[in-house]
Amino acid sequence: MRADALRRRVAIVQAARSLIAAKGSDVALDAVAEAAGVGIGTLYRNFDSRATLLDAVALAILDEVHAVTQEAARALDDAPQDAWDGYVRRLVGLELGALTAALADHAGDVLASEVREAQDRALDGVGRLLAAAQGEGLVRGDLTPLELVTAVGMITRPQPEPVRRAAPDLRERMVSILLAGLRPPEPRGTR
Amino acid sequence: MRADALRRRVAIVQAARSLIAAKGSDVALDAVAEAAGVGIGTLYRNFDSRATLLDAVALAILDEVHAVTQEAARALDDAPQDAWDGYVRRLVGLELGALTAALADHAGDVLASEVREAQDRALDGVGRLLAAAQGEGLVRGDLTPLELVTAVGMITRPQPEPVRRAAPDLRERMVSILLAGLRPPEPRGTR
Amino acid sequence: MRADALRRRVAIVQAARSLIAAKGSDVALDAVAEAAGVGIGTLYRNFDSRATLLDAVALAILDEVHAVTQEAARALDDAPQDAWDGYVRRLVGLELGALTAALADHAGDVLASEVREAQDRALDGVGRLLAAAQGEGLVRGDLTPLELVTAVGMITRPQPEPVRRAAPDLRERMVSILLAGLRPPEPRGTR
Amino acid sequence: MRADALRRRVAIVQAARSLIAAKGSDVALDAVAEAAGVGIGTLYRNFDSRATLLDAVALAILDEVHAVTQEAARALDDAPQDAWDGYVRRLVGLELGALTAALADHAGDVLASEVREAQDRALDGVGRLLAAAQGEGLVRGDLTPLELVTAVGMITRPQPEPVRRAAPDLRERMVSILLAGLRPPEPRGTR
DNA sequence: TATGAATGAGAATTCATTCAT
DNA sequence: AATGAATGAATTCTCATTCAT
Repeated sequence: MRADALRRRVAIVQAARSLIAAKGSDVALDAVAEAAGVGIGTLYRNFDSRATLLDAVALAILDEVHAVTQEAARALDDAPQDAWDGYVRRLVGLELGALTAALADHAGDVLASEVREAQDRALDGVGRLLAAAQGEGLVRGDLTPLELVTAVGMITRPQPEPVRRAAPDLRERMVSILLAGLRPPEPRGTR
Repeated sequence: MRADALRRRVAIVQAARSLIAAKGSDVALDAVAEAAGVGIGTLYRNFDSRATLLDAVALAILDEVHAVTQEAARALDDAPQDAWDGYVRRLVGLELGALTAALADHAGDVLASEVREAQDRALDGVGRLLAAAQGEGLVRGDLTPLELVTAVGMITRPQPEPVRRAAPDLRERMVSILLAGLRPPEPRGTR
Repeated sequence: MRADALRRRVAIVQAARSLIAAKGSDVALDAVAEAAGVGIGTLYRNFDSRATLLDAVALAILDEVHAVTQEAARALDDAPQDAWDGYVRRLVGLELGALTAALADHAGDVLASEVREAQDRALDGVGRLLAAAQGEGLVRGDLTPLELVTAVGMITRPQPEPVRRAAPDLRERMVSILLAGLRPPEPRGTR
Repeated sequence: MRADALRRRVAIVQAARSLIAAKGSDVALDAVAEAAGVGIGTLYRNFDSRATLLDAVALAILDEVHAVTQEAARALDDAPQDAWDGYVRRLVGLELGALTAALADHAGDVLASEVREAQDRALDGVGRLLAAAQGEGLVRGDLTPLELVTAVGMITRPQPEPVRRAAPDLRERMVSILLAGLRPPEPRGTR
């Protein structure tokens, strides 16, 4: 039953995460429970409040950010430019917008220490990767880890239906603009 | 008395707009009414539903986008680069994130025709400006008006408290990244 | 409309008070609203939480305790024994058990200052009356105001159905025992 | 293994009883199970519903009332006044308030016959003791067994925190008032 | 048989919307 | 026409009870 319960717990976090990614953080917990295929009571047994669930979502995303970052660090030596671009695209795939939304919904509350730690860990990792990338001249030197993560978060916030319809490739376009924006500025004089 | 009523109406839209810009689109209408200094009844006399109010917010922003764009079009000849940068910054100042949020909250409903018209008008104007700027080599050639407006909207969505605290200059940094990202790509061969 | 709203507010407190007196403090607020003839929303507009309503109930009872006590103080000179007995009976009629229940449901929370003040005021009044009654030899000298109020509260806590059925005159009997218990002890030697 | 199961069953009833005595009858069964050191499932294996558990609590208390009463009956001859006072104090020690609360929570349901029988048995015993005590002139002649038990129950209902803080010796004071109130009235003429 | 996870009905609370003044 | 009180549906959260292990 332990395995069972864990599976359910994970399902709840996943469901919350995708609903938040799709519609923002004001999802009804009923909807999350249904999407996870569990009763609302089960959701509450695992997370004693909406805030706790949002924390868990944030935590899950931050951990994946950490993992993706570690992996990218290893790949950076071989094909720097590709590794960097791929890294940013992979971050985009993590739906960091859901992270932003989850954190935002806490408002005045203090961040759970577990989340803060995961955040520090993730940002530290990103910082190291960033330093390496900056060393290679792949990324503008003034970019901070928080800025990178936030920027990716911004371009993965959910968009209104009409916008999605009018520009189905919006996300890809934004990634392209972001990647361009992150590149080190051309030395003015060389042209 | 007509002026009075109009003033109130405008106050309501403004209040809604800044609350949405600050906290996202899930503001309570009570709070909007209070911020506007009117009763909730007055709000409802002016806007028969939350959707109508959100439309009005969208409309107001779109009209300002149009105005700012017209103005920028006139300035483009004198000092192209400065005019373009200033234009983007002015768009940022319009809190386009509130527009995104206002539109997003409709979810599924058809856009009011008035809003759609304003949107078309605004995007047309932006398109003309963009064409000119692209002609001058100020902006990457593949950028569409919708993409520009959406990109500005993205970087003006409200950020979680912890992020705001950790990076108070975040918006300015994102503007800088955006401006860099919008520039035409360096011709590969010249290096 | 002010009068209307006040009437409703009072009705809510009264309804809460009698339901609590009859069934204990764990009444559903729905039931209170229905008993008061208002919607649940109206109840919440007047009292922003269950705790606030319970405070209002406590306040109302404490104020009546104060009033009844003042009145009794005036009557004490004429027919001391009757005045005292009548006073205790009138306290019993105030359903002080509802006061106990309302206060108990707050658990760890701090008492609202308004309630504390009303309590102090009431207990001060009771203290003065008590001192006078003790001076007249009507009441045992060691009785404190809080003890009197609590004792009356105890005998007006709701009783289980089977008990009420088996002893319909229970309250009257308890009043009689209480009155006897409050009398000054017989001087041992006189017998 | 039978002993094991019995021990558990008793632990559950005891846990329920002290929680009810301390906080009133609206304890969550989860909390009872935890306090008893068993799982909620075990609680339900032993008692098929909340009502059944409350009945068992009532039963346990009633049996102890019976036992205490039998014992007191034996002691009455030697030192009548002390025996009576001690008896009442021992009843107080049984937390009869928990009995009242347990019975009250049934609201409307028929009393389980086992409980009714225990009640009859207990009240019969109390009645015999009472008759003896009344014969000795220790207790007012009109007191009924149910009244005695209920009166003790009243003074052992849980009190709100603020009251407990303000008067830590409240229970002892109430016992003293009760004992005084139960004494036979002074013959009016002898004074 | 003991355990504790899952369930869902019900209670507390919020908020869009209506309506009396 | 403006106000703000009233309404009740929707949401969050709790807990008695069932069920899989």
